[in-house]
This record gives sequence, C-alpha cells and structure tokens, in this order.
Amino acid sequence: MDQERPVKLSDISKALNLSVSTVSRALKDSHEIGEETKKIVQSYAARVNYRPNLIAQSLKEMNTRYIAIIVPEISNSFFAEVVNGVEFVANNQGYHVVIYQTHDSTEREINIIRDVARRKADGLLLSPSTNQKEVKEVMKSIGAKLPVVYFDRVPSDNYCHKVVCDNYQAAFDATTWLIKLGKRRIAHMAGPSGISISIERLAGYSAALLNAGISVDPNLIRYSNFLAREAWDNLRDLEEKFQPDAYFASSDRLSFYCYEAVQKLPEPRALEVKIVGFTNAPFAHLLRPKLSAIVQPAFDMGKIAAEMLLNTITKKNKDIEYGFIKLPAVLKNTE
Amino acid sequence: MDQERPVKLSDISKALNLSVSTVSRALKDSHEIGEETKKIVQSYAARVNYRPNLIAQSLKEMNTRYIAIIVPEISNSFFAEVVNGVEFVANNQGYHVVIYQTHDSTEREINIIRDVARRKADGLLLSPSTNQKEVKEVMKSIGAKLPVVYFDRVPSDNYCHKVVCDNYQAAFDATTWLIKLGKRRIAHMAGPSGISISIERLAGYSAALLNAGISVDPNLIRYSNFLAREAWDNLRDLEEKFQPDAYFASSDRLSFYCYEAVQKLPEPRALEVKIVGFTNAPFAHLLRPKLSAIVQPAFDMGKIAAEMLLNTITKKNKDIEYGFIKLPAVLKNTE
DNA sequence: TTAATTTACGCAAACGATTGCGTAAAATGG
DNA sequence: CCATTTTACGCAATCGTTTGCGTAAATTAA
Repeated sequence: MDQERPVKLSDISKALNLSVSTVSRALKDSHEIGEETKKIVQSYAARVNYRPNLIAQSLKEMNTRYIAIIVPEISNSFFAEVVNGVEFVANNQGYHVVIYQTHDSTEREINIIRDVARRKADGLLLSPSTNQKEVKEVMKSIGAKLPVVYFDRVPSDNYCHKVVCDNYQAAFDATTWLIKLGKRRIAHMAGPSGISISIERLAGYSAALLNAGISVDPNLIRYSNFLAREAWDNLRDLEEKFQPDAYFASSDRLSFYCYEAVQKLPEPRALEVKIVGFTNAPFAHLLRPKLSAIVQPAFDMGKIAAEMLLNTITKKNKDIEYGFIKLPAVLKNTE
Repeated sequence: MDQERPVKLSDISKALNLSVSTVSRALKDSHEIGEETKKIVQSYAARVNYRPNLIAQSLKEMNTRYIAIIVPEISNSFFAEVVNGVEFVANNQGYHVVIYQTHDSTEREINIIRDVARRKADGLLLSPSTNQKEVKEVMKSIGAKLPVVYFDRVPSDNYCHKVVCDNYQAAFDATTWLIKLGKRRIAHMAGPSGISISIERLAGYSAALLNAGISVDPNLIRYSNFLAREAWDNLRDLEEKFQPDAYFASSDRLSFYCYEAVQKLPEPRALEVKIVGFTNAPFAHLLRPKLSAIVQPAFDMGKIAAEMLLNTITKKNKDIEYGFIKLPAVLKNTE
C-alpha cells in the first residue's frame, strides 16, 4: 500500500522477474510487449502505486512538460487573471504552469529567469520589470532553447512573441472621456518611464489632450516606480501645486493610490475630482464615488500568450514566425 | 558568448583536456583539485557561461532545492501575502518557491499534489480545498518523503505541522463587536462546511451570540461553497425571509459578496446593515459605507510555515516533532 | 635512499527513466 | 521440413551530474 520510498521501475522489474526495459515499455503499452505481460505489469504497477520520477524522465527526454510564468505581483488582479488564462490553455495540453513573482526587483527577476532556464522549463511567459535591453541579454546568456512569449510589458523590437492590450487606444479613450466630462487639468500618474506600457499609455493620454485642443502640461505627468512612497509624494505635490480636476492612473496600484488620496481631500473636491485608471480588481465597482476602470482582457491575454508559447514549443519546423497580438481594453464604471 | 546549446561539464572537460569529475570538483572548489587547475576551470566556465543542469543535479542529489505552495486562488490577497512570507524565508535559505492554484477544485488539487511529489519538490505548503481525509490519503499514496506544512485550512488531528490564525477568537471578537453595536439578527455567511476554518469561525460566532444571551438561529447560518451562485442565492434568500441587521462573512470573497448585496438594498437598510468579514484585501478600507475587516497576519503565517517546513527538510534527526502555531487576527475598519 | 604519505587527478558507477539494437523462441510461408 | 519473418523480451547506452575509489607522481619522513 503506502511504501516508505517511491517505487521505481527496477522495483517492479525485480518483483516480476522482468527487465527494466520491458517494464518501461509495458507501462507505455508498447506493441513490443506481449498482452499477457502488459496486464501483469500494469496491474502490479497500479497496486504498488508506481509514479514515474519526473526528474529522471525530464533528464532523459530533455523536456519537462511545464511552462513558467513570471509576473511582478500575483496579488495584482490583472496578473492573476492572466495566470488563469495561461493555466486554462496549458493544462488542457498537459502542461503544468509554475508561477514566479519578482516584486518588481530586477535582481529577483534575473535570478528567476536563470533558474527557470536551468530547471529546463519548456517555455517562459514574461512581463519584465527589468529594462528590455538587460532582459534580452539575460535571455541570451542562458544558452538558447528557452522559448519566450512576452505579455503586457514587452520589448519594442519585432524579434519576439508579444501579447498586449491596446494601451494607446485605451488611454486615449479614457482621457477623452474625462475631457467630455469637462475636465481640463488632467493629471497622469504614469508607471516607470521606459517600459512599453508607460510609453504607450502616455502617448494615448497626450494624443487625446491634443486632439481636444488641450496642451500637454509636463507638470501634470508624474512617473512612479513601484514604491508606494513615490506615488504618494507625487500625489501630494500635484494637489499642493496644481489641483488637477481629474487623474488618469496607469496601473492597478496607482489607481487605488489616486483614489485614496483624492478621498482624503476636503469635501467639495473629493467628490468633484474624477479618477480613471487601469485596474482589473474585481471589486473596483463597489467604490463610491466611482473609480472608473480601464479593464484589460487579462484572461484572454493569458490564453493567447500560452497558445503562442505552446505552439512554438511543439513546432517541428524551426522557422520562427514571431507573433504580435493586440487586444482591446474596455472602459467601465463610467455610470 | 551566447552558445546555441547550454554548455555542460563534458564540454568544459574536452576543451581543457580534463576529466569530467575534475571539472565538477574544480567548480565546487574541492580541496582535491590543484589551485592552478581550479583557476583555469573556473575562469573558463565563467567565460562560456556554464550553468549546471538542475535536472541532472536533482536526479543525482535526490533533492531539488525548491518548495511548492498550493493555494486555492492567488488573487486572494490573503494567500498572496502568505506566499510573500514564504518566499521571504525560502529565498533567504536558497530555496525557490513555486506556486500552484487549485481554484478550489479537488481534482486539480490532487493532480497538483501528485505532480509536486513526482517532481520531487523538497517540501509542500498546503491549504487544502479538499476534505482532510482524502488529502491525507493522497499524501500517503505518493510514497512518503514529502514534508508538508498545512496552513489556514488544516487537518484536525495532531500528526502534522500546522499554522493558522485564531479563527475562533477572531470570529468571537467580530461577532461581539456587532452585538455591541446593537445588532441582534446577525447572519453568518460560512465557507464550505467541514473544513477547519469554517468550523472554528462558526464556533466563535455562536459562542459570542450565546455569551450575549442571543440564541443561535440556524436560518441565519449559510454555507457557501466556492461558486458565486451559491453565495448570491443564500444572500437573496436571507434578505427575503429574515432581513439580518448584520453579516459576518467567513472569507474574502464572501465579504465582498455580502457588501455588494447589501449595497444594492433600498436606501435605509443599505446603510444600516453592518458587515464584518475576513479579508486581507489591501483596499478594503476605501469602501463607504465601511466594510469592517478581520485581517489575518498572512505574511507572518507564510514566514512561520516556511520556517517549519525548511526545518523539517533540513532536519538530520528523524524524530518528528509536530508544530502547531496559532496567530491572532485583528479587527479593522471599525471606525 | 627507501618507505610512507599526500597531492591531484581519472575511472566508473550511480540517480531513474527511455530506447536502439540484438536475439532467442515462436509463428509463418512455401 | 527448412527458411524467413514476427513476437517478446533483455542488454546496454544515454541524459548531465556527483562521488567513492584507485593510482601515478610528488612530497615528506626516517
């Protein structure tokens, strides 16, 4: 029944007076093994609860049947949904998904990428916190053969697989919506400068302003890295000096920081200042006054990214055809 | 520089005209190798970017230097924080953490446990969705030698490592607080019956009522599994038939469902009905009216669970000393 | 100077599974 | 009845590391 030590092929082979290779083949229903023998081996294996050692299998087969996904933070609903999409596809194809988080630390990110490579994951889904040049370098240094699909935050070149949402359009729409509400001094709480999503969202924001004949005021654009501290300083400074009449926030966390900061303002302003931000938080719609949300199709992004990855993994022909998918985001809670 | 195929020991050994074993030992700074040779090997390995194949290493060493954590849902802030605590400790000790989610599916959970065992994770942190008898059976069937620490949802017996928060006391305090506010018809939205947290939280709730001379009304106690549907049906039914003047919700999700359901009620009641629930959601305090929150020390729970696990992994002596840690939860947003 | 020891390395087995190839015995063909 | 094919299995190499043991050469001891 329950053995002290996992049973292996050689245990079975000894018990049944067969060779290890016969047992191995019998268990995979090889035609080279007699029906009788197969039955015996299979039923015995079932009885003693034999489970192949995946480490050994992986070493021999040179694949591991799992893919890794590296995200900044699993508690971020956007990434959690992406992961769910990835799992949905991967599990259907017999792959396991292992999740790593970087907490937006470059050091951690690089360590994890190296580890994933050394553990021979069959593929990697990556939304890098680290700047793209460095990431690409790391990817090169690990000795190839690790297929990668980038999502959300992606390199700018076209020599890689990418899945994103239409950040430009979403930012444009959200900003335009604020303008239609009569807002003019719209602040933009941007993510770290230099990464793709920040650039595109800023571009959409700027285009919407210009499109409405409003000039882009650099004072109203604030970059925050991943520290709460920075965001709060930016918000306080904005309120003291410029009193924006609306905020457009570029990430989940920034959206909520904005919201909290605004709610702390004295009465009239607290209700007048509009906030729209990227967020997939499932309970954002419960907030009063409303937090308007740009919701990304996270689950689908995960599904598509996983499909692209698994395609390149199982692809026989080596001709790389890089994919670039862009999905629309939607604006919600606009009453 | 960047090679087409990861370089292995034998590549180095050929290039330097040394045996594989010498190279291996040189790289781990063995005293059996001459200083001169070590320098040569090490610098060459660095130049060609040698990284040991962890699959091969694991097979030989019979350990993998990583631990697995299986949670119902990573987007649940409580579990996300636990994971962070686990990572904090594990990474400090040179272990990687891989995260799996079950989505509260027994089938997935069992599959994952089996997979973790077959991949030879060095240990497992588990908050099982599945009933304890079945889980324990699965744990047995995988052929021992997989140390486990349970957290949050734990088996009732004392023959395992456990880390929990004081669910009974937290539920007692929360319910007592509602009573002090003058509430008398306090509904309890409980999680799936049969698992530890549901039982303890229900017990705390009941004790608080009895302690205040209020009889426990079974009509006000509703069990919901993991489907949103069930929770909503329960809430609608409660409102139609019993109009509770307060809700005590047993989980993150239930807390928000309650909150949303109550906010949808007609004006006077929507503001009068109090809600207190277990949640670690970082933005729960932004809700108006307030959602009072029982916040668990999730990060610490993760840290402690990981420490317990790593202790039993590295323990030389085989005498199992089962640990059982219980931490206090705190009541927040009570104005 | 000779024996004992140390140094510095190589050989080969092992971890657990897979698989190409070889080969008895059985089955088939003519 | 003999030659050929098929069936059913075993042997041994392999995946990339690690490590016990063996052994020449170098060093030390006496």
